[in-house]
Amino acid sequence: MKLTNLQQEFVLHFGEMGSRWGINRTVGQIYALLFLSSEPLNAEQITDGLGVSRSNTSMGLKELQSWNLVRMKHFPGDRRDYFTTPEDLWEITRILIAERKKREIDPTLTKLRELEMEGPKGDDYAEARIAELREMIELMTGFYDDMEKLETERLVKMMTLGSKIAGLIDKTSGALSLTKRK
Amino acid sequence: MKLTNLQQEFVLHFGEMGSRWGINRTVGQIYALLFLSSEPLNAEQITDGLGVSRSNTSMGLKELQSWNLVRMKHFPGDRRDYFTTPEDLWEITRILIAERKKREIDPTLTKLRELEMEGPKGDDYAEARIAELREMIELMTGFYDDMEKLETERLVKMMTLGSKIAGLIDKTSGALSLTKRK
DNA sequence: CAGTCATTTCAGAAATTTCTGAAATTGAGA
DNA sequence: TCTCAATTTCAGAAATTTCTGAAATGACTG
Repeated sequence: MKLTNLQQEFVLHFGEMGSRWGINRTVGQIYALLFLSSEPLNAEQITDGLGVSRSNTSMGLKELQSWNLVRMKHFPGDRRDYFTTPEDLWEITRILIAERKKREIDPTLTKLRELEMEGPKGDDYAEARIAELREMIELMTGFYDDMEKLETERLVKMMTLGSKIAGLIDKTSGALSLTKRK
Repeated sequence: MKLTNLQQEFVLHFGEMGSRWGINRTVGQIYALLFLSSEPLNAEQITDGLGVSRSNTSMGLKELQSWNLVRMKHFPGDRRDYFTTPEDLWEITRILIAERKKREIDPTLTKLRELEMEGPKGDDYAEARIAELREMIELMTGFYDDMEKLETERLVKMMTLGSKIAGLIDKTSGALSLTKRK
């Protein structure tokens, strides 16, 4: 599998960005390659397309599967596993956000609740700050859960509206208690 | 500086989460400690609160400053630097999102535009996928830019409305072209 | 079952990141 | 200018993560 120039550059970029995105170089590269391939690829093709070891490819694919970011396919008369990324970019985005939330936010939310459950310990400032942080995370993840439920079409419309939404919001009456606290 | 039990647990959690958040343990711990402290702390206090080396604290603070996540303060007659996190959680959140966007998204957007500038190379599928990805990122960052401009009060109101926004959106007429493509 | 192909596992090698202690730098006050 | 406290820098040590090659596992086929 000789990569085109375009593929090559894209793949290398994703490899470099990997560390900032919390994945390793190989995982980033595998994902990039699959993303640009119209046909599903097997581990062999990925391995020599990227020039990494077969075992590294195997581990990378396993990681991508744990992120739900690739789909496995099979062809009749061929017992190798083939992989693709979902066709729909919105689906990919939803998965990415959901998985990052699960790994980066949920454990902390759980921890904050635990700390609060242990009850007041006399450190008023810290306790207040923790409660405040938990509330903020709950507000944001609650909003995310709501957006998650919207069909893509409405989501796109909302994003396109952008700041015009501010006007719509003002026309609605509702509690604003979260901003003001004594 | 002996940490309270609550501080200790919170600090250790942020240290552990650090790697998932793209920062190292010490940076996570320093931030956590400052977040829970009502008073600004100097490097000395942080160092012995966390039990790390003085130089590690120095590098951690430098990193937090590069993220704009801490403020430096001074007291009359004391030439040591004191640090705090911004009081307002919304401000912290805005900074965090802005910085992550800058590090994790902007470089890729730039790269995608570069690849497109180089013009068609004959790999139709890859070219289409790259264009699609760029459009998606532009839509989302554009929306983010709009939200960024909203005052906190309106943002909270919007988040509280949540899925009720869907109804408001439907009442607005507007192009929906982005979802359907041939 | 034996043989073959595909994939996974895993111990250790290689690479990278984090952390430390010592030395260098900075800058305020004498 | 000199002194000294505070901070930063940096080379190498320590820890962690990534990657490889070899062996193990699984699973279809004749």
